[in-house]
Amino acid sequence: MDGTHQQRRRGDTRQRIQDVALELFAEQGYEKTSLREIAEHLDVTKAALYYHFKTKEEILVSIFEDLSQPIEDLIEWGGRQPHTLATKQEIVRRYSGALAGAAPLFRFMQENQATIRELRIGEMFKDRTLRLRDILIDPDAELVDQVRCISALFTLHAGMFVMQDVEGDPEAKRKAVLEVATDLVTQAHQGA
Amino acid sequence: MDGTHQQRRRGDTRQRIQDVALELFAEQGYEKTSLREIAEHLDVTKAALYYHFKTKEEILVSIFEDLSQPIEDLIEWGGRQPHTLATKQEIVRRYSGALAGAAPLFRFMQENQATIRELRIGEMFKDRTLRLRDILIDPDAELVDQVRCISALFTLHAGMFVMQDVEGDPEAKRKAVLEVATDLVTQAHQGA
Amino acid sequence: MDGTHQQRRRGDTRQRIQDVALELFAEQGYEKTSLREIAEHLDVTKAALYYHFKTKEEILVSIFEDLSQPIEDLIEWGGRQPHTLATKQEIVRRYSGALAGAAPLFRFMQENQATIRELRIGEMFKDRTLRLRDILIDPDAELVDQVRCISALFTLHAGMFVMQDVEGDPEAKRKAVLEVATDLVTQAHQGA
Amino acid sequence: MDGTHQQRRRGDTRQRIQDVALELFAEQGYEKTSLREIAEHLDVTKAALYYHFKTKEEILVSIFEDLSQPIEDLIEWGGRQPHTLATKQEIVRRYSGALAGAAPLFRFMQENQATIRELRIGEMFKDRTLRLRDILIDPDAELVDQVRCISALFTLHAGMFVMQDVEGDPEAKRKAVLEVATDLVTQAHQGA
DNA sequence: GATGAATGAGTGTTCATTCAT
DNA sequence: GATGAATGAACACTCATTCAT
Repeated sequence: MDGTHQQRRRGDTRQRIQDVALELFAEQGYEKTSLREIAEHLDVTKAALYYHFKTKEEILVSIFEDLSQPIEDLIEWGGRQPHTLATKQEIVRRYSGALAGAAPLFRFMQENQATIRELRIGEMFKDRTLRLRDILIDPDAELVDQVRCISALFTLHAGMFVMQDVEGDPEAKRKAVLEVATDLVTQAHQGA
Repeated sequence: MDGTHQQRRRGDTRQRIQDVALELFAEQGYEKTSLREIAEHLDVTKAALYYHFKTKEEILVSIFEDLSQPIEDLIEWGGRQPHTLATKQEIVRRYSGALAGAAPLFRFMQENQATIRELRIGEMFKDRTLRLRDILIDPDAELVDQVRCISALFTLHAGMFVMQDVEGDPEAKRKAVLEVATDLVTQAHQGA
Repeated sequence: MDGTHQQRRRGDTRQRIQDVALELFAEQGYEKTSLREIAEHLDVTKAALYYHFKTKEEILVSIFEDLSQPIEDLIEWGGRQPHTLATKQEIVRRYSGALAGAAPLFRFMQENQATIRELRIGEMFKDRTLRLRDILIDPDAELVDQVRCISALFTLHAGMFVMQDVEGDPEAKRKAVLEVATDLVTQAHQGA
Repeated sequence: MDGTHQQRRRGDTRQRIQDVALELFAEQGYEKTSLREIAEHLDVTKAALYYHFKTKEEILVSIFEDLSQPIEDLIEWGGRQPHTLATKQEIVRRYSGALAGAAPLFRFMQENQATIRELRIGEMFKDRTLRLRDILIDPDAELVDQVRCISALFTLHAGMFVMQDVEGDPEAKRKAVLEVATDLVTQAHQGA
């Protein structure tokens, strides 16, 4: 007389909203996903969403905050390490894992840059990216080497999504992407 | 009694629409740019836009077609060449130039991927990117080398925009980006 | 371990709702004040309001009933007196005091006439005002004298609020308002 | 084959919106009148309203500006006259006429004070009222006489609406109201 | 070559209210 | 004596698009 669909779901609506929203945001983009659509997928009314979140943007912010915490942690950790090659390689390695762990979010971020720029998470994301860059890049290095680091970052970010239509086992692809990124960072470090 | 601002502009409204639209699309994104806004910037009515273009999407398509013709040409040319390293390097070199020549468009494309995917130019762009990839990538190459080529492409695409907040002369930066991309393609070619 | 803010407040929530509601109604108007706002000011949930009052309107009605009882009493008293000038003057005098004693409520009533007209208290208030008028006005008097009485009433009502941006001691202003109202009623009585 | 309802109405939509809006605003209040309601009365869509006015508030502002121009003119005229009793009496006389000429607007203003205070016309109206007061009131006069002038103003404003449920010919009532207001101003002037 | 006027479908958001707990 | 979760109806407003002139 218990454990029904309805009952089990009580209390987890907030989480379900985030799940569905991220799915739809990643699939269709932020602007093209309406709150009506999210609500319908969850079989609740639009107003229910507003019980759990103050605005549409806040849904996105909450998803971002929840899912990108590991990356925040990683950057903080990286900031406290010496700027050696080994550290940089380790950062890249861990970053690759962190990105894979929140793939839908990062796919969304990459494909909705124009939108995100105007949103609160735009600042947060930009800030994070810059801190990450400052760890990897030596400001006195040659321009080419700076580009190599940026390229490494981009390769990691974009890798997953673009590789989707390349044949092959996902984990193998991730490894390959990681290798290229590591190479780039290593070359950049030695370049100078 | 002629040659005034008004008079000189007669006949070039279509072009002016494209210019303003691209500027706004690149700045704010496609969805967040309304036809009202475009019209106001041009000091004409929304209805005037519809004299020149059938839909909002068509404005974008026309911009894309006009500005990306050099790239279309490049890919066609590349397709007819032997798949040697020299060819690949030349492609990368020319591609870098072509991207720089239509920077606002490509910035727009990169920042509005989610939107573009649903639009006609999504197909066009994807198709082009795949043809370009097929020229650079040897399907029998190791996965890592395939990633290197993709990374080269991405470095070219993203390079310009991300590099904006790195200090240094724009042309120098473009050269650096080109060098990294060329390196990647070269390594990929030799890898096998 | 007792007598804390929390503890002392137990049991007086109903009263606190009325206080906060009146304050907000008077400040922002009835329609622009939402139950969410009232609840937040009290640090309870909206649902709590519904434990104490059946509807938003009932909150207002209860405030009106509680605060305007002295006026109800006055009018009843007035109805039982002979319609002499002395009675009229006494009514005006007492009315002035009664209004001052529930100033926020009457400020609210005056500034939200359109809203109130559709509410239950609209009828109550109108009814009261008419009974009051019938005591002051001789139906056979000249039109001008009737107007004088109505004007006296209005002067009393509006006096307090409009006088706010006139310099001077509040009690002095009330006295002045009362004097003018008394004059008007007196002139009206003698006019015929 | 012309002069139909549809045809004759083309071009006067803006005016019709103002008319219907004022009617509904005066009847039900500003907040309780929705744009849907206004649109339905006119047999157009809500969006059509937005072709003619930028916001709901702007509809109200435009009505206010159009209808209260005579009063603005009157106040300006009054500001240029010497502050004699005769001037004051003339102002009162003209003001009475001006109010009667835009009765629905002023009924609306009086019954929606709380709402108006937050709107742009709140400032405009308050500003006007103060300038009018400054013409009628001698700042060195006794407090009672100042009240008399304010009372005169209020009598004029409120007179019309409250008098609605007094029997008698409207013009006769207006005359009576005017007489009482003039008396008040005259007494105030001689008081000092 | 362009405008004035309008539409239909949609958006995000807010509200008073309900009810099981 | 109060909350957590939700609803249904409404709201002001915006959009791409149309079409007669």
